[in-house]
Amino acid sequence: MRVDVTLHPSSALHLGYIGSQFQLKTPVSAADSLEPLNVSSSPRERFEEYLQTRGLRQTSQRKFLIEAVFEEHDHFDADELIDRLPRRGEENYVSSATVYRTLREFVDAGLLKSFQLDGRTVYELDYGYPQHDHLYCTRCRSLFEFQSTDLTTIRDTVAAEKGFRVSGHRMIIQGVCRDCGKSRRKKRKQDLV
Amino acid sequence: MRVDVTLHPSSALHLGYIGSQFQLKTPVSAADSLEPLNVSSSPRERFEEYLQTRGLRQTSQRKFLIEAVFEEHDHFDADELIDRLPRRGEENYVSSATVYRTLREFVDAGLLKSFQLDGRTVYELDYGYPQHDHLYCTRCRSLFEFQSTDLTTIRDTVAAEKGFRVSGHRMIIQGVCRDCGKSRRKKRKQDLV
DNA sequence: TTGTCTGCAAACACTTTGCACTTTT
DNA sequence: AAAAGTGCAAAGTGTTTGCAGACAA
Repeated sequence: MRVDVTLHPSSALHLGYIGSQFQLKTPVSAADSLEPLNVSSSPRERFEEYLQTRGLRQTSQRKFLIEAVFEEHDHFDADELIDRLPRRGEENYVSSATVYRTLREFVDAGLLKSFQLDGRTVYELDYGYPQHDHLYCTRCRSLFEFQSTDLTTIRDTVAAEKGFRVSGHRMIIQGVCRDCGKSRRKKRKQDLV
Repeated sequence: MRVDVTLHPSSALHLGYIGSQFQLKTPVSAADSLEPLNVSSSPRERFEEYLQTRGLRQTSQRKFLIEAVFEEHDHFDADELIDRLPRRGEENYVSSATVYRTLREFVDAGLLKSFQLDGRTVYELDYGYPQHDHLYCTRCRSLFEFQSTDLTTIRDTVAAEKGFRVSGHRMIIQGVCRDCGKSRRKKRKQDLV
C-alpha cells in the first residue's frame, strides 16, 4: 500500500530526540530551505536503532544509501537518487529494487517523508526537520518550503468538525515562482495552455 | 505532462458562467458534499463550446462520456469510471484509451479537476462547484470535502511572501474518519504499523 | 546456521501512443 | 475530401515482487 503522505509510525520516538547534539548539514541548494533542528543522533544512528529493534540487518547497501541520501538536502525521487549512485559494475552499486525497498524503510524509520507529485514519489528529509509545506513552480518544477502554524490550526479545526483523527496533511501551493515569473512575464494568454 | 493538480486554463470563461440557470444534480453519496453552484449552461453545453472553439469534433463517445461522468457526483478514477461503462461489445462501449483521452479533455475544458492520491489520478467535478479541499481517511480510503476561506488567505499570504504567482493549491488532510475511528478504536500501537 | 537481504528479471498497475480504420465537418 | 477521433495492441512509466544465491547475526 502506498499513501500520499507517509508519516513514520514511530513519531513518538522521533520527537523524543529533538533538541540536542547532532546537527544536520545546512541544505545546499536552499535559498528557501528551512533550518534543520538539532537532534540527538545522526540519521545513521537513528536508522541503526530502527534496524536493531526490529531484528533487521545492517548491510553495506543500507549503510551506503543512508550516506548518499543524507548528503544531499533537496527533494528527490527514486530515479534522481539512482542517477547519482554508482552504476552496475562499479563499486558500491545498489540495485534499484534495493533502492526502492530502502527508501521505504527510511520512511518507516522516520528519516524521510514522501509524497506524490507529477505522478512520482518525491522524498525529502524528515528527521530533524520541522514540519513544513510546499510551493511548487509549475514552470521550472521546483519545490520551495514554507512553514505556517496557522495552517495546522485550520487543519485541526476542520478535522475536529468532521470527527477526523488527524495523522498529517499535505498542502501544495502551485504557481509560478519569482524567477520564472520574471523571465516569461509577457507571455500571452493563449500560450498558457 | 501531468501536474498533480490540473486547473483548467480557461478559468476566466468558467467564472463568467457562475450564477445563473443551470443547476447540477445534488451529489448523492454526500452527507459531506458541498452544494453545487448555479451555472448558466450544462456541462455538456460547456463542453460543446470548448470543442467548437478549438475545431474539435462532437463524437458519440464524447457525448456519452459526458453524461456518464456528470451522472455521478463522487470522486472517481479512470478505472472506476470504466467499470461502470458498457463492456466491449455492448452498446455505447468506449475504449479505455478514449476514456483516458476524454478525461484529460474534460480537465482542459474546466469540467473536471484532477489530483493524485495513492498513486492514481482522481477526478472530481469542477464545473459549477465551489473551490474546496479534502479530508482523506487512510483506513477506508474515502474522501470528504471541506471549504475554508482562511486556507486560501494563508495560501495567498505565503505565496506573496515568496513572490509566487498562485494558480491553485491542493490541501489534503489525512487521518481516520469518524466511522473508522469508532469501529477500531481499541487498536494497540504495535498494530498501527 | 538461520533467517534476512540482494540482484535479477519478470510482473505490475496505470496511462500513453502508433497506426489503420472510421467518423465528423 | 480533409482532418480529427477511435479501438486495438503495444509500449511506456514508475514501482513491486518471486526467487536463488549471498550475507549478517
